[in-house]
Amino acid sequence: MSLRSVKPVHETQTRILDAAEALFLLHGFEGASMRMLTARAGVNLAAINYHFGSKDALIEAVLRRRLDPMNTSRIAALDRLEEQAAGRPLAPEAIIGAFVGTSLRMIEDARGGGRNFIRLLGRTYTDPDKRIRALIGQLYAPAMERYKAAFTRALPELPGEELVWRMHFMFGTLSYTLAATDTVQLIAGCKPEDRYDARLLEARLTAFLVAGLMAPLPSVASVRKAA
Amino acid sequence: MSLRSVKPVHETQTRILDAAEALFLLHGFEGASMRMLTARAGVNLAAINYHFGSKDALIEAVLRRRLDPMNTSRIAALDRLEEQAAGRPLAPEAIIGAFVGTSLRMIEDARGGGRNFIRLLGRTYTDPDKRIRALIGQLYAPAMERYKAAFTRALPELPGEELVWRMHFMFGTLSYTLAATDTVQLIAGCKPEDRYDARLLEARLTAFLVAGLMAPLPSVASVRKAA
DNA sequence: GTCTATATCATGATAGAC
DNA sequence: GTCTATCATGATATAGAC
Repeated sequence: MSLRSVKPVHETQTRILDAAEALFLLHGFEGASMRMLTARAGVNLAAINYHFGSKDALIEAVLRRRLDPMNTSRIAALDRLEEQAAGRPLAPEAIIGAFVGTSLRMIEDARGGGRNFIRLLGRTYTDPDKRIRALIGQLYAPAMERYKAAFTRALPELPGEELVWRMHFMFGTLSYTLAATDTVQLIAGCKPEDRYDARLLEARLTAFLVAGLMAPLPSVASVRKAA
Repeated sequence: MSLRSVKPVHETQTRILDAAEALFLLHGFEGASMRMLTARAGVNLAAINYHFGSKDALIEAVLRRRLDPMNTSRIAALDRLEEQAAGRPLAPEAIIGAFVGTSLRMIEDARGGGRNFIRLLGRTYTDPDKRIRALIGQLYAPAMERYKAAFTRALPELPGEELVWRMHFMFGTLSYTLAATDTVQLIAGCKPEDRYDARLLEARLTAFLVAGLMAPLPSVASVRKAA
């Protein structure tokens, strides 16, 4: 029995997924080559095609590995809140907290690669490739519907169209923040030890998002007349 | 005299820049090859190296062509506001409007390629490549300093650290919104003719951002104690 | 399941004719 | 300023030994 056989059955897949997560972020899906990925994973060049079938299938596997559990956990967080509320509508900040908290708990996990994935995800949301967009839309649809319904119950006076836009803005703020938080010079002034303190970031982000969600309605009517 | 000589002197450069703007968005800086770019521009493969020196230099030229005038115009908008105010601090919504308006005027310009560029820019902000980050930071620094100073005067009671984070959030909301607005399924429900109505989007976005900027302070102290 | 070797084609860059 | 031809390298994918 060789030493090799002691490894977990799917260690090669895991090593490839971890390497892909890091390198897709650094170079993009097209820019990261299979040679880069397999070299970083310490596996043979042929291993990607053997285990995943193609580079495209690997991209999908990278996204699904963490997105499926993340969205499941986001929905579960909402389920728990609604159970506690026993029929009453939830507070908007509680809904936002359930969504944001799931993401922020991942970005603290640098060793497990969670931070890499969250940053990769922030870039993937704005990827113009049709296949990527279709996949992301499909993976997010159930969670988005659940959150939209919760917001609608929490803020019945907010017009549906406006809610959809504000969810879009909130989603954007979150994903940009997570994708850019250590790449942008703007926040270079903040204390380095605070930069990955998810608790602190969560408090700041939630305050910002709650205020944006509950902002006074823009005077759309006057804008329409002027146009 | 050939028909060719009637063309503007630098039409080849312009054709390459336009093609690059579109294809860098679709495939990323690494994913778009020089063969793709020159084929789309209808010029020879060697033209990129002749006119720009290298692919990297082309990337920089694509970003500078529109970013330099955009930031100049953002600073000019702030100058005009401060001149009108004659020494009094500006209203936060006026400052936000000056910044956001410049971007939104570009996204209506589909024919001139402005929309492509704005979407490319949204993706570039989160690019992890060090050279790209350094370039973006350098191109934005003057405008950012001016806007930070204006916000500081408008909101003297907001702690500086909090302001920096909120500027980061606002910048993220704007760039994600502009990058993703026609790629994301979330807003598929809105009226198609409204989707690129910059006036309507500006009203919605400004309402969201102003509320976020002026949100009540998060209770950072209690968070710190708990951590 | 992992490896080497290879097939086929694309990549960025350049030299030199026109 | 534009072209063709070419270089060395790297790309995805696969066939077949172990």
